[in-house]
Amino acid sequence: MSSTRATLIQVAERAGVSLASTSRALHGTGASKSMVERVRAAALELGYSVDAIGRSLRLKKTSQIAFAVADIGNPVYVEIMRGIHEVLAPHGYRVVVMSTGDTAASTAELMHSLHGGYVDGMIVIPLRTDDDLIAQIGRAPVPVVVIGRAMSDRGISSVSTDSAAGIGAAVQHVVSLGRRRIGFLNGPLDTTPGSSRQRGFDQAVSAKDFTAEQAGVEVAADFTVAAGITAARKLLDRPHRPDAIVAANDLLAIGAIHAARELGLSVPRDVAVTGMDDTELGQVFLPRLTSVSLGSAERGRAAARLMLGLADDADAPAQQISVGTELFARESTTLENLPETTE
Amino acid sequence: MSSTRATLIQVAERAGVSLASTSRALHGTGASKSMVERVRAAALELGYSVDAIGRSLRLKKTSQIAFAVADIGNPVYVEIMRGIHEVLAPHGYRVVVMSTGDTAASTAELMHSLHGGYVDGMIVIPLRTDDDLIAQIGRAPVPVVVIGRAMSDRGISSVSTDSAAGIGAAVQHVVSLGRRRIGFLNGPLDTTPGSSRQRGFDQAVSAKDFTAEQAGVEVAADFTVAAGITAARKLLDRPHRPDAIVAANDLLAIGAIHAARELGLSVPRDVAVTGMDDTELGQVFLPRLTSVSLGSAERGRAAARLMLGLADDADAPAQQISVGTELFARESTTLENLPETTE
DNA sequence: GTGAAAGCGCTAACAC
DNA sequence: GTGTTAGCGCTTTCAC
Repeated sequence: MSSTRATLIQVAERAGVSLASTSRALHGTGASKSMVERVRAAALELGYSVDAIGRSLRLKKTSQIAFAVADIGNPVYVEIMRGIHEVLAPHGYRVVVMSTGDTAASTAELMHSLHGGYVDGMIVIPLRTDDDLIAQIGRAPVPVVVIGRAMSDRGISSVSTDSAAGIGAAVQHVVSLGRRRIGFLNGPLDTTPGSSRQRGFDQAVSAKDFTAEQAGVEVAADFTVAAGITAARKLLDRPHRPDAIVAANDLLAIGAIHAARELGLSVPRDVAVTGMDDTELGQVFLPRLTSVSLGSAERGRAAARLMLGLADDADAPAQQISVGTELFARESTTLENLPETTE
Repeated sequence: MSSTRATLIQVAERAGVSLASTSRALHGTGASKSMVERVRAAALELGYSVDAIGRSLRLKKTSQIAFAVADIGNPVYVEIMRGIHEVLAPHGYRVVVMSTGDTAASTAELMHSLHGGYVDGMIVIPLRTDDDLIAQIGRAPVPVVVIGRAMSDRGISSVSTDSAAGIGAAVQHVVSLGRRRIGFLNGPLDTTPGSSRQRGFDQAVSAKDFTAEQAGVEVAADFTVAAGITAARKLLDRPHRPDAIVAANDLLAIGAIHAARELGLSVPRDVAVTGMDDTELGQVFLPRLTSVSLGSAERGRAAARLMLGLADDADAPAQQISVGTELFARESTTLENLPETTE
């Protein structure tokens, strides 16, 4: 462990050839067959591996991409990261995980750290955005891809999804199941997901073909199970109790199910609950959670592909990819497949 | 974005002083007050940030630590990562996430990549270990801390926990609750967690004060919910069905609950189920999962602290930290707090 | 096809 | 306290 690693120069000396030839031979660029053999042998003897830092300094390329989210604890981020990994790893990129914090200012600060030059680009999911952050992203010294909100009009490559429409689909789903009083459990309105999902709900309940009743909106303190429980209690405590709760993400939906259970309500019998993100967590939860997929892994892959494009040509015009949504109906809204058990 | 970043030389020229003084002034090491002022001003005007790569090359220090696990999808790894972050970030380290793959060979290969020199150390949780991997770790060019199994006798710093005792605690817990037929749902026996937990179960059921009955062991294909469901079905299909299932981790325990439900069994009434790792997932699951905590976040923090020590002195003797276990009794084994609901 | 040499951005001797 | 210079490990002109 304390043995020093061999350098190119040592390999060159060992092989009895020049430094330049050694580099070329190891790269396979314009070196004779015998040269390649000699150098390879020397490198092998010395256990040589190219030094990533020296290489980076020379090439001005680190082969690292940062992935920044507010909180890696949210399973949806983990799934997005898997998608990113999947695309980036085969291209030799490593992924550095960073935390944005949950304000636009702390995210902007993180963008600023990109000036350190330790990554070739950043894929970021800002929870909150403001003009300063957008400006900061525009000025970033490396390519940045934003996941969450369309920003190509601001010159920023981004991957978005129509979560508003997704909420609409969830509303429509529970209404089609015969639910009449639809409550909405959202996260903070000043966040990117919170605002768009609110818009989605407002549009859904004011559509002409919406035949049910808007039965209240509660805004949780953040997008977590704990906050969801607290907010859902209020939603369910109303005199005119909802018989369906559309939640802004899976974590809040699970909170809603907890709250319902505390009140002795059965899900989905008394209250149907839908989530969003279609995380693995929701899929294995009991009751299995009906959820609107926003294509997490696919968003990660799409962002990674945009990044690869930008890595090729940083001045390419900003692109935008939109990933479709899909509702997966499961036990938290439908009684089918719910085995008879008395607890 | 395409504007080139300012270098130290440019700052030096702008300030009209030497390169060395500029570096010193920015570092605050032995520079006059007026010098510091001039240089700071110049740096600010040019929007200078120190280049991480140049600095790394010179200092032979990347300020990056790799964290390698088989699958970031497992919530327990995410919690460990949070612990690592928490300790390392204040010291200016970034965390690079890597995947070990699930074999000892693929993990050894990853160790080999450390020769690239892009990180100052690695914290790794090998799923499977063999002599070659251990040798590889011993030969690694940077400090390595292993989480999962005591290895200080092999000269490797490690963070371990007594998961065997943890399984014992789980067995004892369900027995004390009056369960008579205890089944064990394990993951692959050739993995580090699988083997130690098997040992824990074997010891527990052969202890003289074990008054219940060993009601079968099933080994799932891996430590996932899906594999847990499949294996738990077999466990519950036996003529002499267990009235308690001790699972090797939370994911398997959740699989067991799914399997029980499929068979129309109530948890915990008909079958009590315990997990291990005490993940957030288990805590929010319904029924809330009884689980043995192996101090995930603390293991991450401990590993990070060991790493900081090794970063200071790579030749310090290998240390070993053991983190305690603690059983959290919740609804999957106890009927208390289980609201009356008829589903 | 091969070698010599420059230089990426930085810090730390070393002189003064 | 300040300046000059070497050199970390690498790739790539540029000559030959």
